[in-house]
Amino acid sequence: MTTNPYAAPIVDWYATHQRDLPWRRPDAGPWAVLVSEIMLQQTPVARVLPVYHEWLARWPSPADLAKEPAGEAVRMWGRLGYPRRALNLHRIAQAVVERHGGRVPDDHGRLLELPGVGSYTAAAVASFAFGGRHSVLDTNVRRVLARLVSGEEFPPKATTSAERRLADSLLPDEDAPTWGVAVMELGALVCTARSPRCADCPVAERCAWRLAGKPGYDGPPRRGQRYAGTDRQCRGRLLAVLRNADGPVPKAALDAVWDEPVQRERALDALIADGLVDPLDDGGYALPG
DNA sequence: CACTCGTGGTA
DNA sequence: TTACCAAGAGT
Repeated sequence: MTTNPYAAPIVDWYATHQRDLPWRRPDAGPWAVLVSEIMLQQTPVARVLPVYHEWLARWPSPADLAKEPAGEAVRMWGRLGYPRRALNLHRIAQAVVERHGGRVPDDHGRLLELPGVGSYTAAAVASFAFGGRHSVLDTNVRRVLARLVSGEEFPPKATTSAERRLADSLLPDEDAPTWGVAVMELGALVCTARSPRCADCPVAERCAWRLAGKPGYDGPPRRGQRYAGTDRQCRGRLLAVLRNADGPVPKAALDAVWDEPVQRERALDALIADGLVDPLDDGGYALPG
């Protein structure tokens, strides 16, 4: 028995309103689910879709990717952003081959040991790919629970133990994965950050935030992350040069895309430290081999 | 814990 | 146009 009064209406809503996404289809195995979850970190579905298809067509199993140079993963990643995730997927593939016989582990703790797999992704894979009972606490779920249960427009900046406890308390004994994906989908399609479509919400009558008159967010101002002129933009440009080149490039090709030399060298050193760029003996640079 | 780490779409 | 936002993780 569950004490979650939201489960039935939200799961019913999901049954008729869910998007047809490839990683939710029956033929999507654990590797496909894991690839999708890494790609979806901080990245919209629409931009993930084409890369996801290319990726799995080329590397249908972890072993297929593990055989490749890491640079191939970085190149395939394209402009998805946060390219360390491409490196993480390559390292994950190698770890899965070396430590788990080529199979993505189903255990939450074992998943957490993989690079780039944190609390959310471990729960998502254990739940969606293996049917495990875990709270998937992503930005969508946090926002839905903040409004529906806590009566606040937005959740705290960082996930709190109270949020974790709340999510755990709502986790159904049966079919927890469907509850999790249904709440996520509700947050993605209806209970959105900007202008929630409460008229289409299956639990609007129970929503604490709506019933309270939708009070405005009163927490500390959430800093907007600037991009222009930052090291991140510089890194992005440098790596784009290497992605777009067939092979190694001379240093001059990197110098050409960023004027400020101190920042440029710092960004390049950071890329090398991350393993995203290989400095060559001849002074050139390449994607990692 | 606050900060870093890409990129592009939207209001 | 600026600002916010998008299935987070690592330090």
